[in-house]
Amino acid sequence: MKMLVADDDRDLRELIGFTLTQAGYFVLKAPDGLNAVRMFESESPDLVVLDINMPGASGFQVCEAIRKRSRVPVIMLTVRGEEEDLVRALELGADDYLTKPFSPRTLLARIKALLRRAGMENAAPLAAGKVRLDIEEHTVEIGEGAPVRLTKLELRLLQMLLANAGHTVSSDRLLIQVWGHRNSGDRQLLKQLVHRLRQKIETDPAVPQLLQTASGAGYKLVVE
Amino acid sequence: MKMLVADDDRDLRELIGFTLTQAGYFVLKAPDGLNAVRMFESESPDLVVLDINMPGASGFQVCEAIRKRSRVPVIMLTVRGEEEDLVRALELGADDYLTKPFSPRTLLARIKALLRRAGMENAAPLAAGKVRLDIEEHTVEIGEGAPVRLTKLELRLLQMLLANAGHTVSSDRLLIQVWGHRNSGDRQLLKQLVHRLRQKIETDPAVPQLLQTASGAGYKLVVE
DNA sequence: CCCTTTTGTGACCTGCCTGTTACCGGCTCA
DNA sequence: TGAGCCGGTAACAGGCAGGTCACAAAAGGG
Repeated sequence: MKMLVADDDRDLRELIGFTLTQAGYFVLKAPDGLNAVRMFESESPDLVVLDINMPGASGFQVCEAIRKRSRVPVIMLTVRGEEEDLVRALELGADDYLTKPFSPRTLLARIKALLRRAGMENAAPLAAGKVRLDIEEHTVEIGEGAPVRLTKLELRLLQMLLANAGHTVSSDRLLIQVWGHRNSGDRQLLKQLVHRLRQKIETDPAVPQLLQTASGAGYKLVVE
Repeated sequence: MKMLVADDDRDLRELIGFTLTQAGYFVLKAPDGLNAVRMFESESPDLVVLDINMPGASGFQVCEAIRKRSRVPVIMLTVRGEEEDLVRALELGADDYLTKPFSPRTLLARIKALLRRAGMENAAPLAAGKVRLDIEEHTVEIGEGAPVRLTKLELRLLQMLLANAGHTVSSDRLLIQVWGHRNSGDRQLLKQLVHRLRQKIETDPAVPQLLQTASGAGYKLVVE
């Protein structure tokens, strides 16, 4: 799930970015309105968090531009007491708003509510910790590393593990998720796929840090 | 987690199957009541989704048959407006119902709620006193100690003792629970397993504090 | 159509799990 | 006192699960 955060306040942008990343979303950041519009067009995120007071193009203009081509959920950030801003934002098609200051928890709750309304909350999170998955591109980025291309099966395996990041997923479940229904005796496929994925994402594939084996149980993705 | 879906409507069956599979469950499908009962007996699933209108044996009959031997969660599917069907289903021991048509999302939500009620989603670690068992990770933590990895059999033994924490569990019951049905003369296996488990969880395996012997009766887990 | 990439299959190695045998010590009871 | 039972411990062998390699089959792209 890709989200665009547009705010000229660097600290606030990073805070929101951090919060969303931790929650498992892939985050795009824009420092002003123009970049926000540009990024929206090139990346087509699934949700937009938009500050109203921005240089370049105000949140209103950005919202308007977005609404011209998409019904993507938009949350606007306002300062307390600017009632007319609120009204205008909602008129322009924003789905929700938050008055600054707000807690990260509140933001998350609002976002989840919006996604639920839009029927999008079933999509598996695309990121956790230092692992960021781009499903359309079939790539992962680990930390600051360059994107690595994944095959269809590798992508599905990683997606599955990512959706349960930090928890062990049993081999049976993985087999079912990745290959559909399959003779559960066929562990060899999973062994191979894990091996191949490790070659791509581990710094030392012989000593896996990310994709760890839970002997007798399954595999898990370790994120901190 | 195994789930049985019984519905004569092929499309609906596949849709439900797909939804549940995507959600990470193992799905068994039955096209009619008779097969549903047969499959239930041979596979003993953890949850059953049951259409009321089915050839072979109606959902009512299937539900009745299931309830004769199990308290497994059952969700029944009805068509809107058939109030008496609903009443009858709940009387027969169904745990929840859905009126067609319904969204996959709704089905999933209901299923998760049911599993939660039945205490079957083992997300929360099973614990008693200072012993905390993580079933999906195959680990225990004793007090503040580091997690200890357990083998399949050790896990099952400890799970069994933990479920009866503070009470003695007979050797025969342990044998049956851990190994399935087995020649009850085979005490040596249990002796060995207890010994191996003690090596892992006792501070002084020679003087067991946690996993104590009830001579002539069985074993018990001591928690305060 | 050919070449590359991806996916599936068999084989081998390793270490750990598990079942088995053996032996020890304590207790009970004839 | 010695046989019989029970529980604990040690040692070992077979088997299974997981990791790796090599190669074949299938899919995909030009």
